[in-house]
Amino acid sequence: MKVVAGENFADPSFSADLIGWQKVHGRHVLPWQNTRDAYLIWLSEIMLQQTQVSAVLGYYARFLERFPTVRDLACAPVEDVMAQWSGLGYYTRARNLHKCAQRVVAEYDGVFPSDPLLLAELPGIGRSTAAAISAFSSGTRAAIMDGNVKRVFARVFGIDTYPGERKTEEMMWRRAEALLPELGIESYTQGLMDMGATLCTRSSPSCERCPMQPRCVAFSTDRTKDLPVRKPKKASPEKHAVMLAIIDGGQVLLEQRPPSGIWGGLLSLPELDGHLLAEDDEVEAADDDALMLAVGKFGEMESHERLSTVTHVFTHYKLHIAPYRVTLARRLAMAAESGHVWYDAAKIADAPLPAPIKKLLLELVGDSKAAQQRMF
DNA sequence: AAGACGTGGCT
DNA sequence: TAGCCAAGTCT
Repeated sequence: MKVVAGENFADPSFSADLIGWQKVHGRHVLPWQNTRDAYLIWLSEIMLQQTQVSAVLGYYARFLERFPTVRDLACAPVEDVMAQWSGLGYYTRARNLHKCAQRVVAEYDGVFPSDPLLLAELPGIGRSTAAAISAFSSGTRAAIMDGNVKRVFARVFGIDTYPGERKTEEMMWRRAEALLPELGIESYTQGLMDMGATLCTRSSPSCERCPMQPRCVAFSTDRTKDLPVRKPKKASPEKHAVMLAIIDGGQVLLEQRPPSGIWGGLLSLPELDGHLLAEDDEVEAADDDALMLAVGKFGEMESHERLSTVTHVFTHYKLHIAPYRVTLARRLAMAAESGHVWYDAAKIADAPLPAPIKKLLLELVGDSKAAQQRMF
């Protein structure tokens, strides 16, 4: 660890106050707590990366029902893993989760290592996640550094440089290491997260209930609203795509996306190339020739209908989707390795699709089971 | 070493 | 409402 001259971040009372607060006011009944099973803890930590607890709860329960042990996960087809992850976002996490399970089985006989340095060599596990898994599953003294810690530190210590900056983040890591308690790493680590999630929130923090209030620089200088310093914002581009919803015989044609990039490894709708540019929100209508050409790979077009544009907002850009509903007079055979698959419309709800595409398709084909039930 | 990578909730 | 934000990792 880098040592900086004249720097002394140690303060035993910090962890003592935090641990005392956590035991009384922290969270103790989350589904991944009260266990030392590294599989259960690892799964939660991966799902919780950049994702709030409320969004994870349902996925976590369903995932464990389908994959009760790391061996179940390791030997499952990756498509099943993607399907369970569908809607949670950051899909690289799901692919790495699967790879990681296979490595734990192959290299560690199905038992996660307790050393954070070994954990951090596994796919999808970085320095912070390794520390959290290690602390919760084996009581190892290791520091986490997530959004909660950065927010709490920025306020308590009055750090007014952007935490995304390398120097600032390195300094925060040194603080985190220096503040680690000798005993009670589990309560301390959980307390950091609980404080950040329930008290020291981004907007309107509950300073009146905060155990750190007496030492909090942001509170005493009335800067809780300004800390941590916001990321400098830059204009986000807008992109456009024409997508084909080709429907035939109760099935929809889906396309496998490349493993990396947006929606990596998921199924999606085939896209029309060369029609991705437009000045405003509206995508240029694809001309009939281009449509015919694109559909021609899959069959003989019978009819097509332009559906209303769907706009999906990502963190870093905005995507305008112009969907076309297409029906076929005749279906062409496709090679299995073409990356295309005819998917039963009734199974769309369970398919490994991006959230906006799943929504679009469900509205288009309807939830056929529910539709059938309504008939009777 | 900045940028890519999802989605749902909150203000 | 449009923008911001959340238990980060990878390249």
